[in-house]
Amino acid sequence: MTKPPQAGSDDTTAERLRSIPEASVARLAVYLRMLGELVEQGAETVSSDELAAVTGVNPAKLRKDLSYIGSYGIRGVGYEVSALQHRLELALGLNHRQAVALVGIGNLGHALAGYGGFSGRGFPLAALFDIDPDLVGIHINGILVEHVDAIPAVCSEREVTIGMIATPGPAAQGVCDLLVTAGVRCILNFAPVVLQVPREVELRKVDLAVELQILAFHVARRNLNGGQPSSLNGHVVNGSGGLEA
Amino acid sequence: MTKPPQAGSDDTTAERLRSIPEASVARLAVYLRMLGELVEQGAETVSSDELAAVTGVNPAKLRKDLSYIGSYGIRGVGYEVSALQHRLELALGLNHRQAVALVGIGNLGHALAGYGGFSGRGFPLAALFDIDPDLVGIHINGILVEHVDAIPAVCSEREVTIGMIATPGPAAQGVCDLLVTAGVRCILNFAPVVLQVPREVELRKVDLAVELQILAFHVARRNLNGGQPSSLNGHVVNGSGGLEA
DNA sequence: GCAACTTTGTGCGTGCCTTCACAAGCGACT
DNA sequence: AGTCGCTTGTGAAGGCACGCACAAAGTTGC
Repeated sequence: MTKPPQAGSDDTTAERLRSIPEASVARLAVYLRMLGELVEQGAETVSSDELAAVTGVNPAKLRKDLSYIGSYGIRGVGYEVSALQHRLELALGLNHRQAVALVGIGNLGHALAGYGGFSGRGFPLAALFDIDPDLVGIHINGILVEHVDAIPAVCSEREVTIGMIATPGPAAQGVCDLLVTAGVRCILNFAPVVLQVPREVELRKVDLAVELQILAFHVARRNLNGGQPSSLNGHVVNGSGGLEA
Repeated sequence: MTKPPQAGSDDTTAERLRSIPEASVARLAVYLRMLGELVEQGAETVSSDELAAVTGVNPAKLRKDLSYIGSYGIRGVGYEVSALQHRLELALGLNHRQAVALVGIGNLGHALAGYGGFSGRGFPLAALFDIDPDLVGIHINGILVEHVDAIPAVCSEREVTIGMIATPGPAAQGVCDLLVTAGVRCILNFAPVVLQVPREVELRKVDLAVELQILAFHVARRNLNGGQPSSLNGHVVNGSGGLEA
């Protein structure tokens, strides 16, 4: 299977990609980052147990996740770090860069625009937008902030594939519609509203206020238990992927 | 609350809280926010179908979620908005405010510190920390930035219950240990590393780079399908809770 | 070349979450 | 009061994900 007697790696990829569970995709991204660190540390191979330990995942689950992308592990040895890294990048669609547009240069938008990790990970920020005249025209990290009205023209011209919305809630739906009009088919929404999109658009949402409330719930639960860690405390749950400051 | 193990009317809350599925808790927070908007719009009652529509959730799932907190719906009518809102706040532990400490005033940390939605939702920022001498001593949103070394003293003094880590990856574990030492039992981690915590500490992770990679995966999947939305496209997935810019 | 050890890949049981479908309950209207 | 229409709450079924445990496969040592 792994030794390519044929160059069939392509249809294999296509077939498998369809059937990867959503939960596994999220973890694959985490494995990929850890592999990057392992490469820097000069590791050549890594076992599922080792990689599972540093990513905080069950080893069997990790192996199953990797099996979805047709993994290239060597029994008795482990995985070749750089090969696995390359394989993961391919599976996650990082082989060709995705241009990203960010709308809403407020508090959070500014932080996102200044975040260096995007372009470093294959997601170059191709455009920034805001509606505030004081912001339009300035540069952040060398990128010009343009007016929201320019979204359709600019996005289709620069072949933006991913849009991030960091506007206040009320403005989000309008911005979303503009992005969809511009041909953007994947949107990451930080505004605290539920957006309506056509079926062909993929939408993900990140809501920090909700994240805090989930934590607050656990504080409350713990207090009800009398502060005593009952059998099931100490959970570690991850919502999604990391951002460096 | 040092309730006896069996305290008649109150044990309903305590018993049910324990058994709420994690997935439901996340949605309860979303319902709560939408209820807030409905209150502003002057709505007095809302049906499960209506609330499900605006939150993008299956109506039956919504009703089951509400049933976990012992809901007070009226058959044939719906839910009384303000009563349900109050009930949700109680269930999510928002009846008494949780002091929050934020460590790492970089790009993202600055955005988080400037976000007004936290204190407005029962999570006042009680302390800011950084290790950079240029940042220590300044004020953000009227809150003093203190040195990381002061974490144990300040956090226990101000009864911080929730910690947010927005430092660069390498610094996160050290900061995390300090927070735990200070008695913080709930931590929201934005740094792209897997933190180790004692069992009694609740840890959640938000990783924006992973979020983007999940979107990129779907772009890749779509391209493999020839750009044609196969039967299962158009997913709407939410990672977690929103943040206004 | 053989045996012992290591690690992958996966079949399978278990439990959680989602969704359907319907009975029970409540209000409105006559 | 009785009936009709609407909405909640939940039993049950299906699907998904997790994790154990083991066979297959490769490596190391003799």
